[in-house]
Amino acid sequence: MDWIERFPGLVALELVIKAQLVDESSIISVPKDTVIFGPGKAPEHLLLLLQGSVRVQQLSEKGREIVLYRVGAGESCVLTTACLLAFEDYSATGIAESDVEAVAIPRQVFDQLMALSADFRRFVFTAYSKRITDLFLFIEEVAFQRLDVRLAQKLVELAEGRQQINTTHQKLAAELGSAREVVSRQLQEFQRRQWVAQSRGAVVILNLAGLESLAAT
Amino acid sequence: MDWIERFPGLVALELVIKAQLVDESSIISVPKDTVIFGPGKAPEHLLLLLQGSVRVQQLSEKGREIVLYRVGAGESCVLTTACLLAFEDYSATGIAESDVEAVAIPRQVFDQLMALSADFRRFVFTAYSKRITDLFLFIEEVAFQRLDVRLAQKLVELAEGRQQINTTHQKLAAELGSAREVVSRQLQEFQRRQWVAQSRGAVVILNLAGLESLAAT
DNA sequence: GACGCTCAGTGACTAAGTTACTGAAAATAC
DNA sequence: GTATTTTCAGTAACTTAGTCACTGAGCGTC
Repeated sequence: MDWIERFPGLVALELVIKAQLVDESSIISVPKDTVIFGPGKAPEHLLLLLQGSVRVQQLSEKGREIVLYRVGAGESCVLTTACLLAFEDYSATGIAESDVEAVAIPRQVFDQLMALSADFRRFVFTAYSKRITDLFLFIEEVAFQRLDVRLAQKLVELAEGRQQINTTHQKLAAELGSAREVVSRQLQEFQRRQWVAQSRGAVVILNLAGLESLAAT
Repeated sequence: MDWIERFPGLVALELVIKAQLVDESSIISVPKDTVIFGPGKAPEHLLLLLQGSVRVQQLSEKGREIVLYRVGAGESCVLTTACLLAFEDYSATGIAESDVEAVAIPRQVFDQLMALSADFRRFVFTAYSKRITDLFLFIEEVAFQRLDVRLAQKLVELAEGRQQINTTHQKLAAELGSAREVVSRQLQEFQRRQWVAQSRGAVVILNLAGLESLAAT
């Protein structure tokens, strides 16, 4: 019941609505690497993440990929549900990056709540709003930002304060929508500057400040 | 009253809802080049376009710009309204590309209709859905598609069957999120292949099939 | 230890973006 | 109607990014 408290946008809901939300939703566990939605797999539930994170990525025909955004604990996957119901020809995929726990709200309940509660509508539109403005900023990044800056940002982001990032050059390239060779070259340059050390399947951060100063450019 | 018929997603609405929609909205005219929304200018209405088109673009700090999408007649500007209410720190701008006629639905009425009508909700979410999946595809284009292909596509799109496109290299570059010099070079190559002819402020299409075959790549 | 697979490094090349100009055409000012 | 300013396009040299084709290292497993 108290999971509602983890979503700031939901605490203001009327008690009746909260009760309905809790009664008619279920808590699900999704193992790591599960495809939550993707081409030919429309989600039947709106997910509110309690634990773990979901990576949403776009695949091109030529096999290249780019990570569009992530949904973390305390966030909702609003658009993936409400959104993908209408268009089956989308090509984005949502993958559980870790074991995920989430509240699953059936589409029917979602629709009822949208009808009944102005606060719930606000919650949903706020989530949409945030996602879309984030996509706008992401497009700006992809179109205009230098790759060294973007890679530095991504490393800082993925490190989350830890010292080591367990990932491959290929995966980093997919994060940025770039090519593996390009990431390798950039990492070599970072290594030359003693900002990182490399080993197979891992990047160790030696000088966070250096990366951060480049990332801030 | 009959403007509703121009929006396929709205014709199925119950008569009461249609009546409310028509009664409580107004038809507005917006002159060309008006900024409809932008940083510090949140829209107070949901717009349904009857005539003309709205260009939505993103400006970077360094003054570069990229056209995100367009809203044409028969389409709704759903997200710009519903979306931007929550986040004031967005940087996208919506500009009337021509004189625009539109139905303006006040936010309050929008919210009421969302509460009252399942069909209206479907209409709104379909519009969101389309926009977001389009943004996904756009990101894929920007990240992975070659510039000559994208330019050819854009020329075909902007021509709309006409022979001449009145635009500058600078504006074409902004469409693609590229640089003016790059567009100039590509247009020279197209000119060399006798696909286009150039004059100041205009591109004339000589061989549409040529452009289309490159665009299809 | 041999085999296969994933991951990373390299060089040569092409494509795209940047910088710093030049000159032509159009708009406006006088 | 000429002069000035502004906008638009062309160019060369250079840097950054993406592509192609290959090499070899690390690691699991048979």
